[in-house]
Amino acid sequence: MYSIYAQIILNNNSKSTDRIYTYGVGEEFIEKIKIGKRVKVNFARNKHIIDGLVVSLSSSSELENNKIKPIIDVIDDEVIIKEEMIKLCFWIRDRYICKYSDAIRLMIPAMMKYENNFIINVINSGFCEVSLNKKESNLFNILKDGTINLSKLKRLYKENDLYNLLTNLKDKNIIEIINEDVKKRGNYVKLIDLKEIKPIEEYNINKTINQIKVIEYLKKHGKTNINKLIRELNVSSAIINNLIKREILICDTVLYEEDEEDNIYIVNKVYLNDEQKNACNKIINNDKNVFLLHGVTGSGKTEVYMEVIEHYQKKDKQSIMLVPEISLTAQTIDRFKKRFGNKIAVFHSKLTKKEKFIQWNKVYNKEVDVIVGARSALFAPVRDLGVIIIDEEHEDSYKSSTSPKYDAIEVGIKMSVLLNAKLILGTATPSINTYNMALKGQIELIEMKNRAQNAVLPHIDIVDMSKELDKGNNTIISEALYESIKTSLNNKEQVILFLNKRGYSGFVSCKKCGHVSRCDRCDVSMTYHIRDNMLHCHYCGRTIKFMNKCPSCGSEKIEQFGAGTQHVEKLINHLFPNSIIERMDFDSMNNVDSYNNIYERFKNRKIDILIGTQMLAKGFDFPYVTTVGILSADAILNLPFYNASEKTFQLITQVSGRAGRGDKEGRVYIQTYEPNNFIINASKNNDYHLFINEELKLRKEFAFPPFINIINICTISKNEELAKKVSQDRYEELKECVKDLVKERSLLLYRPIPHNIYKVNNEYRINLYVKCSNYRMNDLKKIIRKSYMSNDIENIKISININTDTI
DNA sequence: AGCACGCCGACT
DNA sequence: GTCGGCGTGCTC
Repeated sequence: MYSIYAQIILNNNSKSTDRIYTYGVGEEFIEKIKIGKRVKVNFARNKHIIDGLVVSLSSSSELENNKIKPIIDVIDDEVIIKEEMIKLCFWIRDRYICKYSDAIRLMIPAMMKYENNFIINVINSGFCEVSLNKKESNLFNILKDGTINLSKLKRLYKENDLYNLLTNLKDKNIIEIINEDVKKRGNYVKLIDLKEIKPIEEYNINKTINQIKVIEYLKKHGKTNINKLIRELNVSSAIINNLIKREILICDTVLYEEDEEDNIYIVNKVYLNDEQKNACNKIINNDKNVFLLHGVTGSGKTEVYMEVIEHYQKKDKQSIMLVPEISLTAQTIDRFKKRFGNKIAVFHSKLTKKEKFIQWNKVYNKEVDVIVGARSALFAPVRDLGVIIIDEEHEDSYKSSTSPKYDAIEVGIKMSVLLNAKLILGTATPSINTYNMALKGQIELIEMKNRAQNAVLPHIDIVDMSKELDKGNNTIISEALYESIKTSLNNKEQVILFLNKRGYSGFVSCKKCGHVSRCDRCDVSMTYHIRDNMLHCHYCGRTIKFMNKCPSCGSEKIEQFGAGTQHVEKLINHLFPNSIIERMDFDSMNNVDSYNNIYERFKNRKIDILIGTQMLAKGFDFPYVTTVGILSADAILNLPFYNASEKTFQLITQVSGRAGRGDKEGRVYIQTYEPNNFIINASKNNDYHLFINEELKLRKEFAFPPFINIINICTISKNEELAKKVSQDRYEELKECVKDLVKERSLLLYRPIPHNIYKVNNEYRINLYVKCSNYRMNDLKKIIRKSYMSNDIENIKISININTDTI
């Protein structure tokens, strides 16, 4: 019998242990145990020691007492995940059909992984009284060289009885296992200083150039971070270590400190116009928690964000600012630094584990008021949350592509309820989902209709590319666009050309009349498969025979779509040999520096023509851009995804917003084979309401979100036959379980079909789509969890996606 | 990952 | 009636 029981989620990766376990809390831990701390426990009949997270505490348990084991230790001194965030984990598990541990992992930095923090010391290498068996002495031979941490030991000793043996050795008093103070780890930094200051001649060294450099620097600047010293003086750490050894320098290891240059604090407050002021007041004073800030490009949304953040900063609350990964550049961060000084923490995917941990700690210790980052910054350990801002909320990067495949907007909404915080979703082109919530009154709509600096919207032209073909122009640059580029270059102005690289998707279009085959059940374009010479629907699996003639006009000019950026670059080089051309896409952008480099050069007008993908649509605010070309609007429009129209509208609007930001009028050319297409025309006229009404009608008619849920279950394996077998077996099983739901027409189950890109990284992927009414989602989720999430299958990965089809 | 348990077939 | 081989599912 225990007086307190702890409900625990184990930190392992197995589907079969994805449940809540109960452990007894011994008297010695009653003070220390808290919800949201991690504990160390025995598991599987004492075969393993693992850590787990306490998710609730109780004074009784329904389990038989002999089944309940005691916890071994409480790892954390302080709560690391607060109770509301544990509730959020439960919600995430349920909403995205993942494991508890998947959800919890989002909130704990990788650096804090418990096992990394164990260190093992030999305390009695004589062990005269005790005897070791063969395995124990094998392990001891690895350990006897001194201190080692557990993760390193795991690499050296791969047998799975490691935990057993360690426990044995510990019981025999040969080793000790110490848990390093987790929160302090990784936070230490070495400060270097001179032991005594005296003229350079008096130092008893060879006085190499580098040694003198270091000494002179320290004389001038005093105590300096070792990393900074190495960086600024371009010396190796050996030089410094050598000087330490000779007792000329001293080394202090202290808790991490800010570099002083991070402490610049410039108040850069702008006065808000009436529209901006109204938006702020509404957000702060309205009873609702969630707001859609729909403001045209250039309406000054960022100023509104900052004002609201500052309001909560004064109330001693922290705020989270999410931006798309791609715009998380030095420019964005600078803007926030200028307003909030060193009171910001930055999270992005380029940070190392250690750097992430440092940022995590800054938030945890309340050293910062503003957290800026990509979607994962949502899970920063905020103490008292004021507002979450999701900028450019329509961006795909808010939907996670790794499990759990959460949508930062949905999670943000849930957090705003759990933590009673505000959430602002800002964009010029709201996603269908978000706008629909505003229409239904679930979230509050705020509109900003004017550009802050009174700049005019650009002139937009739709260019019919089939007419170009008639004129004998076979290239991807139309005559009109060519002329405009020439004019811009003559006036020493700049040009941006957009190309959707992912247009290489296998849809087939007629170059004469623009006809594209679409699935009449799903209203998405069908993709061509060379294997069977058929057109396939990506959702329902329907196939039709591919004809070499256009079914609409009979022309034989029917072909697969897609031209890469490299191809375009070559063509542009040929057409405008005297201009400076740069390409910016994921191939040429392997790091943040190359992005910043091109950004700077373009800003300083060292580049005339910039060619690239969507990544150019963000944060490129340059007054000298007067020509913008969307080379093939069809490439996005006809992607085989139900949200292709939405993405096209957003892209055209965002891209057009790049032109004419200064006092010069901008010209935008949208090249297409379907000049009468509704979406293209709606975006040309900047008519969001027309577009959304039409799109909502179609979504309803063809049963797509937000009217219905679309669940994608992907079976992945390196073994093709296995992938086929498992996906088919599970499909049959699922079919049996949902037959009642199908009968009552609240569910549609499609057959498993190969993923559009069937083989990636040597893995074969087979998709299964299910459409389900909101009303029956809970039943369906239970069934899916049982079939796909209760046991691991060897060599099979299962990936589940809820309403997150992305382009 | 490994162990208990239970189902079923073979054999005393 | 009993032994054991193998597959399934649980581990607090």
